[in-house]
Amino acid sequence: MFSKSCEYAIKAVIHLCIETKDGSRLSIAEIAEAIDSPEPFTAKILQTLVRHDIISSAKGPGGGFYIDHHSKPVFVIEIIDVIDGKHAFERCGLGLKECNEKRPCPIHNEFASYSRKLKRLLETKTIQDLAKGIISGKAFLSNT
Amino acid sequence: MFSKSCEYAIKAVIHLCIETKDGSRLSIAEIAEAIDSPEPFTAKILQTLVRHDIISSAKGPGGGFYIDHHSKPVFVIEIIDVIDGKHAFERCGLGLKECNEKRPCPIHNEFASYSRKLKRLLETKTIQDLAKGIISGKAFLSNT
DNA sequence: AGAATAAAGGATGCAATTATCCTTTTTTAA
DNA sequence: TTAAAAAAGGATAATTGCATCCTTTATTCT
Ligand code: FES
Ligand code: FES
Repeated sequence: MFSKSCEYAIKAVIHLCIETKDGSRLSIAEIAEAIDSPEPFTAKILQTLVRHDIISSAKGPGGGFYIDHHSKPVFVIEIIDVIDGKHAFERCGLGLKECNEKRPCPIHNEFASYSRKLKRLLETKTIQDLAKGIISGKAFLSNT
Repeated sequence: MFSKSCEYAIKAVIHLCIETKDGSRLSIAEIAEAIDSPEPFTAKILQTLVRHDIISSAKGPGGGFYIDHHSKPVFVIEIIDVIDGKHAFERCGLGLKECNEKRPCPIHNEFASYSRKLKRLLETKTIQDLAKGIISGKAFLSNT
């Protein structure tokens, strides 16, 4: 469904959303630990998210990553767009070069209906929404 | 969503279903051409499908691949199980080691509901159903 | 029987994704 | 003003999925 990078990205932003509400910062190591991801690889992904203004970072002692809670909420789709690229949802389920109504594959109708709904969901859900599940103890970012 | 192998497999079986209704056979080259896939790679996939009795093959002159139209219809999920493995639908959307209700990720509920529906669809749709779309000219197996 | 045809199978190559390493830059604090 | 902390960035490595090649085996036809 999503690339590994994208999975880590979503989890990282959820974690940051929860842990940096108070203005504190988290290091790469702390984030990687929490979301059970390889540290240097996670670093790359965080860099990308910073470059696209989805999260913020500060260098030096006491620095780290955080999300600015005065700015507007982050829609899950924004992260997907940045990491996996827009068009992630416009691909044919059977791998035709392009998915379109004019020349669709045999599963296009059913398939496109599902992926449209899923996309709609990710366009309306925010990271802040997902964070609630973690805070309430009903959802988790790792399982071992 | 599916692996490339699986996409080729589904398209190949649909094509065979249509073109070998009359008892004729198709060579690897003919199939690869029709579904726009790399020939040797397609050969491997077809071999796997034969080993799992989803399609049949005959060696030697006049030989090739075909599907036996006296046997029962092929559900799309059967191909997915054989190529991508069962459990293809049991993976966590955010990459947790396992997707379960006890310790779900934050998107589990919405996500699992969609993938359950999609799985249900693929469990009930047959290749023969999908072939109808091609025969009626409403759907296609390649687009260039 | 021999030649040609076509799939089966094993070994290998290639490329993208995933992951790691190392150096540089920025910032803080002693 | 030096040392330490921490992210940024560039280069490199490992893994996996995708793809190809080549030899073998089975079948058909002459
Ligand atoms: S053409 Fe295949 S999903 Fe749209
Ligand atoms: S735990 Fe993530 S989808 Fe079920």
